[in-house]
Amino acid sequence: MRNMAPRTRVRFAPSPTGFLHIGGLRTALYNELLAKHDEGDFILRIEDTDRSRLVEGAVENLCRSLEACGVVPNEGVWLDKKGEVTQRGDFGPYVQSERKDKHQTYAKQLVKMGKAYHCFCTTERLEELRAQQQLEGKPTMYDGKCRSVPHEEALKRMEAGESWVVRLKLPKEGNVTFFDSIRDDITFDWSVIDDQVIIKSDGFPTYHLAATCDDHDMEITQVIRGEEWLSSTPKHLFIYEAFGWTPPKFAHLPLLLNSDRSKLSKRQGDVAVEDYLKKGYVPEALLNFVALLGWNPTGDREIYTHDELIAMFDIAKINKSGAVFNTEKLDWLNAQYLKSMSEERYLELTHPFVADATDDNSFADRCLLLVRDRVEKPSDVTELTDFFFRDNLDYSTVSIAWKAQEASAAKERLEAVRDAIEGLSDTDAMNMATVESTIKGLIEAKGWGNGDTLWPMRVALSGKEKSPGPFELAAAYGKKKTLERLEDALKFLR
RNA sequence: GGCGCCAUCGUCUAGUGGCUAGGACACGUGGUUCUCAUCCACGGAACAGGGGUUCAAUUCCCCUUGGCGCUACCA
Repeated sequence: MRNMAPRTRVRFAPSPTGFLHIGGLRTALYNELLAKHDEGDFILRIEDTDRSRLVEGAVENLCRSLEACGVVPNEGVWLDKKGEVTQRGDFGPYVQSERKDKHQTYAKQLVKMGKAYHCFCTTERLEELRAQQQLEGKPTMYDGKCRSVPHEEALKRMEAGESWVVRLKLPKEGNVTFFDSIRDDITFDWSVIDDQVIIKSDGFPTYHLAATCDDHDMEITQVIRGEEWLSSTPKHLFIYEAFGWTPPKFAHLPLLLNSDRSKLSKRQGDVAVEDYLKKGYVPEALLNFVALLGWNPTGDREIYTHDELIAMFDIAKINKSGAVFNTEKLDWLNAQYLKSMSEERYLELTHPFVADATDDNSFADRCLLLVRDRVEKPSDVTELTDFFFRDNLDYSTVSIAWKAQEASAAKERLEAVRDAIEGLSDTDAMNMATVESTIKGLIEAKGWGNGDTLWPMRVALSGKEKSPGPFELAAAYGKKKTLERLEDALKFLR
């Protein structure tokens, strides 16, 4: 007999104004982690009440990014098999603009209860007011001019066609304290909180009314959102109290930061989940990395599966301070995932980045496997493998001779290597162990050194001073191509 | 300006009154090696400052400083 507490219900509620931000992914993830940990519900709600900032296709993009990372809501907005935006669940609609009527009804009730009022002040007056207050060094706040407009008069003015909004009628004195799951008790004086607009002149609600009412209607038990909402929480609490609703618990997440510790922004690099996915970052690695930015179950381990994150998640262990989003560690983590995944998956992930001029995919596969140890992210393979697919290598920028070796000596070694390879069958030439034993046998028989033979061989095959080893290169190329490259290098030496 | 939040290595973090302040990334050195990468070993690197409380503070309180957020008919 457990679960006497209400079922955990959380939501991720982005506005469709662009792409899924990396910080948004973390917020969504923490919500999902809590929901799954508690065997509750994870809801995706779209907050599209600002009609002027809507971006075409943003919802689809949001859903796709979330899904690619495996952070999938079990209720609310989602993409069906055809990629169309649909909704599921008993608490819909989950697109906020479709709840406009509900919001307006709630606003009317608030006005009726004396918890809100109609305001007829023009934008011009508000701007002037603010300018004046700034001039005087006073806090910029609405002065409450329409607070005292009698309801009868308000109705008349509305009827007469005057433009209006609805504002919250907040207390002017005293204070409010609330508990934050991450930061404990937080107190604000009512006197510093503005009479927030909750219904705009276009009839749509602002975030404060919409999110609060929707969270209540959808029976959200824990709100997990960014720290930027901390100072407006009293307004939300005021609404809960006015209606006599029990508020959910709140958790305000620390921000993700640029390397200069400013709020993570596009100016200093990619911030869209999509950007990272496009570069070939492994979704699991990105998720793993983002999970540990601001939360850590133990402090002595770096790699966790999604299921492990769910099992260990504890909202109380989330950090209070912002975390710099630094991709160095992400690259390392990504490399770890790339190294430990199956060959099939690795090839699948890296294949799109290879400059494969041939139809011979098995050749591309061999090349990709060969550079696996030095791939941090799939897009790296383009540069790492380009020489494989080039018809002619440029030896003018590298030294085929090893250290102080004479060119003639390098030539002698290459000729011997060429002859040895020539003596191999096509199959043997593609077997790294065979190539290795053949060449090593040659070196021993001639009394040469490893360096003075292997360096010229390797550089001849790769055209690079830094590359995979000579035996694996030869095996990857196969007999014909290996011999071609050796001849090219010899020709260059002449 | 007002209000609020925050403060451990360069970065991500562990730590909840008594530890040589731990791990990871990055960096450096060494080993393996023809090169690079991988891998292994080792190393340097932090409790912002000042007051308290206490036998004892990274840990609790206050102040300062610094960073960030909010201060819209945007979310």
